[in-house]
Amino acid sequence: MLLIKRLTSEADVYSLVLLLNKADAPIALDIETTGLSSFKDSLISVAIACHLGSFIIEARHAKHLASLKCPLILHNFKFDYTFLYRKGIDLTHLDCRDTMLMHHLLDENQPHSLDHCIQQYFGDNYKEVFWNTYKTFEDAPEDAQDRYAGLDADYTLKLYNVLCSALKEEGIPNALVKQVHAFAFAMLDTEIQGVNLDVKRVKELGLNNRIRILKLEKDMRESCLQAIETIEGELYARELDKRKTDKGKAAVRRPVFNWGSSQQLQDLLYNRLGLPRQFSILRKQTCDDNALSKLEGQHPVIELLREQRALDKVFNGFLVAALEQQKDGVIYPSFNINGTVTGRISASNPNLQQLPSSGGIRSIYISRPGHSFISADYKQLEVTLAAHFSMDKNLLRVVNEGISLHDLTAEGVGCERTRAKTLNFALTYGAGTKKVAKILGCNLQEAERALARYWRTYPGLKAFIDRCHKWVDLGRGLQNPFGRIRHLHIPADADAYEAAGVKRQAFNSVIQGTGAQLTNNAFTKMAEEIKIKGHGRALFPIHDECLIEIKTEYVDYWAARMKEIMVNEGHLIALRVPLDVSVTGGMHSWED
DNA sequence: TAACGAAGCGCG
DNA sequence: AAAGCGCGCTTCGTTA
Repeated sequence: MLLIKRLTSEADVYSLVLLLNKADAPIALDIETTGLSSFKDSLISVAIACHLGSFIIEARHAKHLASLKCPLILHNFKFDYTFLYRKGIDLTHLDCRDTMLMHHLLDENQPHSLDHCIQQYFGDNYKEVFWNTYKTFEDAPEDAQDRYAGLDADYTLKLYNVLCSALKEEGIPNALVKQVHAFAFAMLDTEIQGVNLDVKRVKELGLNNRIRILKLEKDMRESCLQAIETIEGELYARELDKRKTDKGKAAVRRPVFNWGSSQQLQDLLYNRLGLPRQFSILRKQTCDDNALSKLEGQHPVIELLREQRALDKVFNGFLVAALEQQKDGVIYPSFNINGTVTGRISASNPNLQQLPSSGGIRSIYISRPGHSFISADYKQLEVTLAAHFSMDKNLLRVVNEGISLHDLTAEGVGCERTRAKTLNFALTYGAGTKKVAKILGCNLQEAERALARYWRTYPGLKAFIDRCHKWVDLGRGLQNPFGRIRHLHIPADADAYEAAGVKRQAFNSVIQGTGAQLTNNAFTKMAEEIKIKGHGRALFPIHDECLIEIKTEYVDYWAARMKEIMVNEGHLIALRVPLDVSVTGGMHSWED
């Protein structure tokens, strides 16, 4: 039976910390809060699990935990560290191991919540029972709260031991485990400090944007007024039909045509205006931008609509969102270290990785006074890695001699450069004959022949992709040079389509996963070095790019140093081809 | 009213 | 019958 004890006096908490420091054995720490927001919600308690059992520390005494010196184990430590930091309890100098990160390294396909991990390894469902009984944590009586928190911490500690041996057994290198943790620590800094937002500029851009959108919508309406009014009339009639009473009918407002509704838009374009119907690959009728591009010139509304859509996305997705999420001119994004199956990170609230790279939106993010942004990205990283893995003769020429991949493909296949470019992306992601036919604008037979010419140009690449497929068939997963494994297997009951889908992921996972780890490791080194030198800070990576914020007098130094660090990552995994990096620097806003 | 999937689109 | 990898966010429209 697990001992769970609530410490009610400051002296008890203090003695516990002394005791734990003296023992210097790993302990698990888990916080309970009223919610997930470290700004809005408050701390309820902190549970600590050690060899003696679990101890519950009340929020009012939690500050003593900052003097802990023993190794810590947490499940999703970024959450606990950030939350405690905002409550004035700074643990960020304390190293730790994270059972969520470890679990992800073990199996990227599983969910990684503590709940799921406990179910998987210990089969205890106390969490489910708890949440079925109480709606919020505070609803539970104190002893139920303590039992829940105590078990969470205790299981985290047990989980750590289980995961340690599992990682060893699976052949996940300890170096990779360390790299992932160090990277998470670097991202924690950015999450805590945030990135400065130019609120004035957001408002300016937003206003201009809004004015243009309103003008566009007015013109759009006028360009097909009759059809729109017909649709509105029918929508109105349908709404009236739904209401039974006269009073209900009277309350119905005449609907206004909604340009954002794909249903209404399809009705307008294809039924009322009689434009040629466009279909997606899945043979569904669509009016996405690709479809609209085909209709360009056939009706004046198309051109306006495409612009309106783009502006609307920027307005709602990036400007309004930024204003809502900023606090005193600072944006606090979240980074999910195990948000992907390949080893890339994902970002949210906001997703800084999906900010439009053109159109000036990135300029809303600004450097701190006296600092500048520097961005460094790997030049054609995926092609370089494909050359390394496949040792394909032509890919090696591209990487070593600086010959253009797209030119080479255009020559080998016999098509225009722009199509060759699309082809290169498509084929490394596993596109089939149909997609190739679409790209080249030809029939299936011709696509087949073009495909043959493509693989004749890059025979080594073809052989490597085939090898990836073979690894999938063997069912052992694909391990990249850092030791991260992508577990892919074709289910026994899979049909040909499903099987092909799994195989498509294989090659891409190796390339994408290696590229991400390369970038993240380089980023971590920058972050640590910049911090030690007091030159500023590293902000975040974007898949194959690193963004840092540096005191302006060190911009030249860091522009060169970033490149050194990033290129050197290739040597550390014995890459057989050189990495190349391009640096853009010295901007006071994030815009290149 | 909330929860959810689909469509559409931004990034690498 | 389908046929391009990995993400997150907003809006719409349907369902519980």
